[in-house]
Parts: sequence; C-alpha cells; structure tokens
Amino acid sequence: MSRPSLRERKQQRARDEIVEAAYALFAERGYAAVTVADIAERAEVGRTTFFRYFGDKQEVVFANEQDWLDDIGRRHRELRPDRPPSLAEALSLLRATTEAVCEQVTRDPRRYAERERLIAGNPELGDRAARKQRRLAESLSEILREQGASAETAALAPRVALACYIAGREVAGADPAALRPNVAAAFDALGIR
Amino acid sequence: MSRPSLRERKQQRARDEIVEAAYALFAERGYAAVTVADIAERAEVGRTTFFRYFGDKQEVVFANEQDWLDDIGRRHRELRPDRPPSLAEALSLLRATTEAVCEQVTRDPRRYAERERLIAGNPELGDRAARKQRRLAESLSEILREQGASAETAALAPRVALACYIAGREVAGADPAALRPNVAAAFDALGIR
DNA sequence: TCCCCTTTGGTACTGAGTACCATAAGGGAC
DNA sequence: GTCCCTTATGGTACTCAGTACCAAAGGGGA
Repeated sequence: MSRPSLRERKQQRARDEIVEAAYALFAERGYAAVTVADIAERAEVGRTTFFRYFGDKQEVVFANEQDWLDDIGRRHRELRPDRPPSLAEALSLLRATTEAVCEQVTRDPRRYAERERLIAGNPELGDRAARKQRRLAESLSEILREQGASAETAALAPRVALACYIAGREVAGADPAALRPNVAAAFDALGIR
Repeated sequence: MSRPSLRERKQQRARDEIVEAAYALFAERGYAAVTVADIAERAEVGRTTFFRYFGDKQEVVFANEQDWLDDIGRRHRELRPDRPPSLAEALSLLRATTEAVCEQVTRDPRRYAERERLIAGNPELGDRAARKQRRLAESLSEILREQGASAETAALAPRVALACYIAGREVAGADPAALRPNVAAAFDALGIR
C-alpha cells in the first residue's frame, strides 16, 4: 500500500477531528442537544463538510463501524469450509466470527462504553445500531450462500448468531470485558460449540 | 366496555382517515415524496393534528402495531407454565406466540404487502420496523422473567424466536401466506417444537 | 510556475418536528 | 335549551437536519 498523500492525510485528520468534536460535545450536553453546526464549529470545518464525511448526524456515532463490517466479512470468508455447511456447521463458524466481533467492538473500551450510553439514551441511535447489525447479518448470510449453504440455513444462522450477541450484550450491560464471555454462554446454552 | 363517546368516535375516525390518506399517497408517490402536510391536507386535518396522533411520519406506517404488541403480550402471558421455564421450554412457548404473530400481521394481506414494500424501499422504515420487533422481544423477555425464567433464558429465548421470525420472513418474501410456514420451518430447523 | 481538478464552505432552500395560543366544539349541570 | 368547563383543534412561528448549488481555495502533476 502506498503512503497517503497530503490531501488524504488532511482528510483523515478532518474526519478524526469531527468525530472527536462530536463525542466531546455529546458527552457534555447529550446527543439531542448538540447540533451539526455545533460539531462543525468545534471541529473547525464547514457544516457542509460534516455532511460530506458523514451522511447524517447519527453516522458520526458509528464512525468506524463500516471498517469493522468489512474486516469481519473478510475474516469470515477466510473460514472456508471444505463442503457446503449444514445449519449446525454454519452456526459453529458464526460463533467464531461473533466472538471476533466482540473483541473488535471492545478494542477501545472507553469509546465502547460511551457509545453504549448514547445508544441507550436515544432510540434513533438504537435504530441505527440495529441497522448495522442487520447489515452484518445479511453480509454473513451472503457469504454462507457463496459457501453453498441452503437458503434456509443462510437466512437463519446469522440471525441466531445475532440473537446470541444481543442476548450476551444485554446480560453484560455496559461492561466491555463481560461482553465476550456472555455471548459465548449464549452460544453454549443453544448447544453451539 | 362502554360504548365510545361522540368525541372518541370522531377521534378514531380522524385517525383512520389519516392512515388511509397516508397509505394512498405513499402508493401514489412513494414514502419519501410525500410530506406530512400532504397527508394532513388529504385527511382534512391540520398538520399539527397529524403530529398529535402520530409522533412522527414513520409511525403512521405502523399505525396499529401498538395494539398488536399489547395483544401478543396478553396472549403470551396467558400461556402460564406451571414452573419456571427452562430455555427449551421458553422457546416452545415462544414458538406458539411467534406463530400467532404471523397470523396477526398478515390478517390484512393487502396492507401487509404494501407495508413490506414501503419498508423494503426506505431504510428508515426498516429501522422503525426493527425497533418494534425489539420492543416486542423485550416485552416477552420481561414476561419470561415474571414467569421465573433465568436472566439468561429471558434474554436469549425471545431473540432466538425473533431470529426465526425474521429468517422465515426473508425466505417467504412478500407472500403473506408463506410467512407462517417458513417461520415454523425455522423453528423446526433449530429443533424447537 | 501554471493549470486543472478536487475539496471546501458559504448561501439558500425544503421539510420534519416543537412550542404556543386562540378558538371551536363535546359534555355535563341545571 | 343554556351556560360553563374541559379538551381537541389547527394556525403561526420557530429550530434544525439534510440537500442543491456555486464560487473560491489549494493540492498535484506538467
């Protein structure tokens, strides 16, 4: 990979500053009381530029999740089964991937806790978080189909894995360290090893 | 129950007219191209009144789903197990409830198909639909806790049932009649009878 | 150094959602 | 029927998210 140009470095910098400004303001006043104009001002960019980097106000909360999704998809694709996976086999593969997701999202525990706090307090952010999860499930569904799984297995397995993730997340509460063990326990309870 | 007063009848009528106007306009122009002012005008009410009946533009698409949620919750509460349910037992109870949900939402097949069409074309409506599903899962989770289920079971079982519902819905596509059988097949595949 | 092309940010607009208020219209007491 | 009280209504005016458009600034390559 080539080193980023000056242009690209400035863009990355602006992007990061917008995210930092947004999280700082959200922490101070709460999500609803912060306007996009406020964020842009503190980040020292124009309001228009904010919308060029982030499609809407909600997106800035999930700033780098698109990278995660790509990463997770790539990782899962590398778990190549040697034959079309049955439902049980697909669920086993997905357990590994789901636990990797847990590691990924809690890599920055401080930011994780803050994001959970924001989501808990703003239904619209909960909606957006759920959309991200759905997208991931759909992406994994497609990969399963590529690997030869039946339509039923491809539709069901990622949803069940997501159920385990959400249930584990709920039991874990806001504690980043508790996420993965609780998700693992949910898979165990369903007999998925 | 006492018969509704004139006031209540007019309100119900206004509510119904708003929903009818909204669905008619959405069918004509699509969700995004219809403004709340348009809906209010066709329903012959003030714009303010629209927001008094429906918190936001999205809500009108899911007009009577709150009633469904209450109904489903009540129905599930009536399935009283004689002892605290294990995970497997909770899943069995939830299978019955989930199949009842299938019947409920497809009771008006025309409206069901139209709603699915709108949701498929507008991500924000998908978000809202998912929020409703989450709410239902949380409500069922609470009922399970009341019935003595463990925190883990209460968190996991409704999410798994929801996974079966969504997977079945995906396989069924827009065909109302195919919903319940496909959801049932998903439960079968997981060994939940 | 010069030119091109992308990014930037400013202006102006639409439409969702909210606050407030004057008015109309049930519903009950008599 | 009449009067009064309470509640629903809808109009006005506002904030803010999100979009379209455009002129200017500043990399990047020649």
